[in-house]
Amino acid sequence: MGRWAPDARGRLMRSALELYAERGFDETTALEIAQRAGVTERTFFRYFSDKREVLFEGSSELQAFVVAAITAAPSSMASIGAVGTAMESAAALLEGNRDYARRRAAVVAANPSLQERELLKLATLAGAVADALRRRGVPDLAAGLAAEMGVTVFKIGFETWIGDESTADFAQCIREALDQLKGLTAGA
Amino acid sequence: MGRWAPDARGRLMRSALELYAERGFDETTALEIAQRAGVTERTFFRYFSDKREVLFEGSSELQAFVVAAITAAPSSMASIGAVGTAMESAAALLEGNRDYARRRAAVVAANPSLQERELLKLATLAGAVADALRRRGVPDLAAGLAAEMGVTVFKIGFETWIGDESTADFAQCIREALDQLKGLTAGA
DNA sequence: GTCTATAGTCCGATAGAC
DNA sequence: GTCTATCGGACTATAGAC
Repeated sequence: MGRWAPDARGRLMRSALELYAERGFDETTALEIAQRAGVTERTFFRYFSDKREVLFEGSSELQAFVVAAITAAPSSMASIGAVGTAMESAAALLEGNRDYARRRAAVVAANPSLQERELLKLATLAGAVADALRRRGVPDLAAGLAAEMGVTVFKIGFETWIGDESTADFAQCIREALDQLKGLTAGA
Repeated sequence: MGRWAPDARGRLMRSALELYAERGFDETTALEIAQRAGVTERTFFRYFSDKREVLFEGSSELQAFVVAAITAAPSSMASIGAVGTAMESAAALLEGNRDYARRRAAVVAANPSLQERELLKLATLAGAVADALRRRGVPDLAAGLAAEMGVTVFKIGFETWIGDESTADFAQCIREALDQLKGLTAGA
């Protein structure tokens, strides 16, 4: 064992989520998070660029996974199909963590500045998805729209998945949202 | 004439946009905006809750307008139609201000924290649209999805509208985006 | 690891409008 | 007198600079 306890990053993430849940995001200082994790405030800001970012660990990995799934989809597959299956397969990454997802979602829902950060992450994901579609030859406007639809079914599927009544798995929730969306645009 | 020059709010908004464009959002202090507008820093924060909010004046009026348009739509009209026409009519509010919209969009595009705020405003709009649809009897999930689609065509239509090549008006850009979206979900 | 700028809050004071 | 808009200064925490 080294001079410092291992996994400072993980301890900071857990401490932050606990404190944000216990007393609220605004009422928690970076110093308090650091102390609970057994490091200095300065170390907190070495790992995370700001107080919000500590709740968004792993979002870039999720994005890379989605982009890879789209790139790997058969070129015969339409953009909406490629996006839908990519979102479903990404859902598998979170499947075992519904309780954590719920706790985290409650914290984010309680604070507008955390919602802002979450929305920026989703918008960044949409941008990356649109770029991946363009590399498949999908025209600009269609790529942007298909990407936004994909993120929408991911987001709304997520809300269904963590909803109290829901027993379905995350991928099923996404499929259901996409089917509903197709029905809405097809009708009339 | 009273003790103070009138329209402190308007002067603050104009000063802020100018300074953000000239030297960037992060490099502009609230004190500088206030001084250019001829008031104190304290007065800036009385009008606007933070440095970002000064760029989002009128967003609640836009939202109220969209909600009213949906509520006023004939009850026979499908949700996607009601949302589409509401977004088109809201576009008329901005139609005469394309140059201002471009300048403002350039400032927002240059700073992630301004993008975050813009995304939150759009998400709030989507929430209000979804509620308006539920009041029309649209089921929960469908209301959420239709609202997200409406905001997506508004957002992507806006990008087309302020794009360099574009000569179409805003409402046309929205209609085009919605038609494309319908085509994407219908195919296959 | 220390130092600093600045965002944003709080409290009270002041001056005019009514 | 009340109400409203501005000002002034002290204060904390974030986040970046050194």
